[in-house]
Amino acid sequence: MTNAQVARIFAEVADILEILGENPYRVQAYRRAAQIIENLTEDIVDLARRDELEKIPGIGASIAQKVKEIVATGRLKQHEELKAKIPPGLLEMLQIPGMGPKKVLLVYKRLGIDSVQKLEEAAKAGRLRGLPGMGAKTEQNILRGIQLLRSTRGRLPLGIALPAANKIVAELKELPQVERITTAGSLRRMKETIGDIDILITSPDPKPVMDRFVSMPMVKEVLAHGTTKSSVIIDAGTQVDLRVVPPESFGAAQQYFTGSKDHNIRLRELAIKKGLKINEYGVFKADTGERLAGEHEEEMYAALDMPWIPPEMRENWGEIEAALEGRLP
DNA sequence: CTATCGACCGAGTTTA
DNA sequence: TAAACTCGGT
DNA sequence: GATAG
Ligand SMILES: [Mg+2]
Ligand SMILES: [Mg+2]
Repeated sequence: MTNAQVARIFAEVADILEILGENPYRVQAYRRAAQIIENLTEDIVDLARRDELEKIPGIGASIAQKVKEIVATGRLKQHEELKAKIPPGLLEMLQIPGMGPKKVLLVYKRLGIDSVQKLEEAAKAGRLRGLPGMGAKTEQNILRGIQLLRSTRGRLPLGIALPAANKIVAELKELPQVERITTAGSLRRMKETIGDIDILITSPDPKPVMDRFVSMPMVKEVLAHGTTKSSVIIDAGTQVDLRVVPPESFGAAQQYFTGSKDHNIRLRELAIKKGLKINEYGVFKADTGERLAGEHEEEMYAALDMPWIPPEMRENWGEIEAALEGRLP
């Protein structure tokens, strides 16, 4: 039994509980446990044998017990029972971009839709509109989401993603409205594989930048097109996200958009404890709103009394503690 | 034991 | 138009 | 379901 297999079981438990409308915090607990287990450097089977599971933050008595059950039997009774409660098609429907747990549950309960195919038929027939919160636009979006699910690919090796990202950067650089441009996300963190390409631009005039971005020749599909944030799918099914911020927020946006998500949350938690607030526009005093940093990434960390942390280390694997103690390698 | 629950925000849609 | 809701992003 | 207080 591998860590990935155990993680997958808990992730699925989370998905099913969510569709069933369970307590969101319980759902999150399973989801977090799945993520923790997936990222463990140590073998979960060994940890279970040594009875050290509960030492891991986020793993409590209940999940530790379930891990032991999985390790011992290869399955989790709760998981099997939950799977029996809902048609397997609902989990597939959850994979459709734009379909979250609410909509999945809604169409299932009200129309008995329990597969992607049935969902497609219903949307085409216009039977979804009229459901609370769903109109004609939502039907169209669902149909598009289904096509997307069939064409979008998974994570991309860094070696493939880098040249693709550089090509986009080169194209957008031509625009006079573009001041600074850089990659962000897992690409900037130099992960072995990346889930999407994230690009950050500073511009005093974002509209033409966004317009050009969503109309690049390689763009196959426009997922979102706003004034500060847009997302597209390019050639072979890779998602590209673009964020445009004012020049004075470059550092803050770079920090935010580089992540990781966990790293960001830890930083923001820390900020709260210091009476501060962090977002992609800067570091602010929580009470007065006074802006303390934002133009440079280094000053974002400095505002929290930390040295700048290299992107490759920003995974919330202890780098924040290390930075605070001045023990960064 | 029990209240609380990771931080913050943009886009899109529906509803009031 | 604004608020509420859902979804998705780090 | 986990955990801080
Ligand atoms: Mg990304
Ligand atoms: Mg992204």
